[in-house]
Amino acid sequence: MYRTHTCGSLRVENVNETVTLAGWVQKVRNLGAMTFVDLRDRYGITQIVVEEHSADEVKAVAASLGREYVLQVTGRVIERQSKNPKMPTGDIEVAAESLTVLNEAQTPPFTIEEQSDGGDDLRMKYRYLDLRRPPLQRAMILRHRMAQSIRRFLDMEGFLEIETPYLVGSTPEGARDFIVPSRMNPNQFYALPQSPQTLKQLLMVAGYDKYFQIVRCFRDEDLRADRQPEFTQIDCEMSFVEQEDILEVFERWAKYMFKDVMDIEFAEPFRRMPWLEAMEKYGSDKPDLRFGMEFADVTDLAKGHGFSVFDDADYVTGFAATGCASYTRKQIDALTEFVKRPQVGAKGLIWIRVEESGTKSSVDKFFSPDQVRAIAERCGAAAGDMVFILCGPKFKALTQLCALRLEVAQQLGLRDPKKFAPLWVVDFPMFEWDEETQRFYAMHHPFTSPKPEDVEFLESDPGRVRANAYDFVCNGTEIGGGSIRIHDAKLQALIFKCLGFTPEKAQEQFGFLMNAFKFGAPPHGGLAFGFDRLCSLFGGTESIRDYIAFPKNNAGRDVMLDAPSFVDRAQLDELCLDLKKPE
RNA sequence: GGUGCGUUAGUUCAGCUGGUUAGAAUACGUGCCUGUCACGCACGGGGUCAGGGGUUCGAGUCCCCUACGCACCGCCA
Repeated sequence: MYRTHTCGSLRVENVNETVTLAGWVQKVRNLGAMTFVDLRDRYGITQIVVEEHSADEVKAVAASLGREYVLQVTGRVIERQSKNPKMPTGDIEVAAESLTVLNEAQTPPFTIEEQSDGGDDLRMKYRYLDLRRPPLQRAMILRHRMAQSIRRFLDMEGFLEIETPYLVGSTPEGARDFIVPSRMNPNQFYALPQSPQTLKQLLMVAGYDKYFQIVRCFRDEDLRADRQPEFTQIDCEMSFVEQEDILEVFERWAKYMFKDVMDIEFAEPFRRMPWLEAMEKYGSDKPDLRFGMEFADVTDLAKGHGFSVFDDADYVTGFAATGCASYTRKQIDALTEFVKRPQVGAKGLIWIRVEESGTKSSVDKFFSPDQVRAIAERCGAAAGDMVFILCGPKFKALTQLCALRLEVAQQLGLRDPKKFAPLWVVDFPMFEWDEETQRFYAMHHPFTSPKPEDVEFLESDPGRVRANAYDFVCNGTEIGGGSIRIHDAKLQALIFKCLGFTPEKAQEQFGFLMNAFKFGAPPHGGLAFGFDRLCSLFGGTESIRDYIAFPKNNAGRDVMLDAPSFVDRAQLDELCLDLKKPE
């Protein structure tokens, strides 16, 4: 038997027991006649002590130890003379009676402690060493507990976990696919699923009316801190439901998760916010509601006073930055630079300082004090606040102001990772106009149903059609989203037409789904949550990489495995690829 | 496809206005040390300054290119 206890389990109650522990040597402190060894496993750290009167063999092994040696210790648990209140095992230590080196270790390239000295890149290359560190272990444990919590809840609700294939057909709509050549079908390719969307809809046709899956999805797009080419979705679908049924189940689910994993209770229902309201009040379809600073439309108050920047703009909007009246010229200039960065793209920033004594603004030349005060009041400003205003094409000005609102909140420390502000964003537009290709795209996906009352505008005015689509948003992050699907083949055909598909093209790409719908498709809908993002939300860090055991770097590489890589000619030859003949 | 920042000891970084032998901390090695837990003290080894080109009497430092890393924009139905 390698061990009787773990390195986190011994307490004062175990004093005088003879125990055997196994773990990694985190640190050796040799004081001359006595040596302390910190022995670590994923449960904790236990101090081993080797004293002057210990056997010579034990002292010899202790003297030979290096960091990360794998060590087995047998000894008696004793109460420490000088306790360490910082450690759960700090009241005891194990007096070594025998020490066995189970394996030696090279000196690791970075310290394997709570706080490592290694950079991101190096730690990624030796991910298996980084994963030994407590912060990473806590992240993996959190992810595990969340996965168990999800399964427990959905099982109680009667959902079935059903696996769908990873080798599926490619669909050019949406994100770029990862493609996989088929050896047995020369010049043909599988694609890895971007999501099991169509498959879960087929499961609804098949009668499995409550489905879920914690499933890997693949998208060949550029990476970000919160985007990996392979990521995990909590994918769910239900039959015989309306939007309200789905929001009800998954609001209970979210509350269950918050309670079960974080011990946080939400007594009130989650806020529901129509998409247009989210855009107009926060400039985003994923508003951060941990703090206020809502936007106000001041177009009518701003135009017609001879200030050409406002007069030439379609839309003028602003918000009151709480308590920022004391901002110096330098701070305002820095924020002006912030909104002028190419990533934000505003031309300039208008400000109104609101104080007890009155207002001062960057547009005092054009507006009377009363007019300035009216704008500030519309933005909800009180004495001590600073109003920031941007203008331009409506949604452009709104999204730029959103970047500023988040930046100001960041500076004010309002984006507290321990605080959670969940909400549902509802009533998304059905379509999104793309300037580049001059056509409408499905904002969600082409299987999303339109609001019944908007169906009449599908052909005449697609831009005003709203969808039965909804997102679950928390702290400015889109955590999940879904929709009520189309289950009627005729309506589906009409939507494809609106999206510019010819009937032939639609049949070619999605014929399997449309055909299935002819055999008795129930009304259905569902949603999917980004599991990695949910983990990072609960864990309180920005990057989802912290919650993935073996993530990819910015360039989509696994620097530990050194993948992707070139393959042998022989391996390629077996695929019988003829790249000159793609059709 | 684009923007910004970065690349110096095993590691994390400093290195100013171009100027003698490139430093610190930590890690590592050796020795001393009986209550450490960021142990302490002493000594020691350790550098293709990412790679290439250019400017210059002289480049870690200035310029250009390339590679790599991170963040972001585009993209992600």
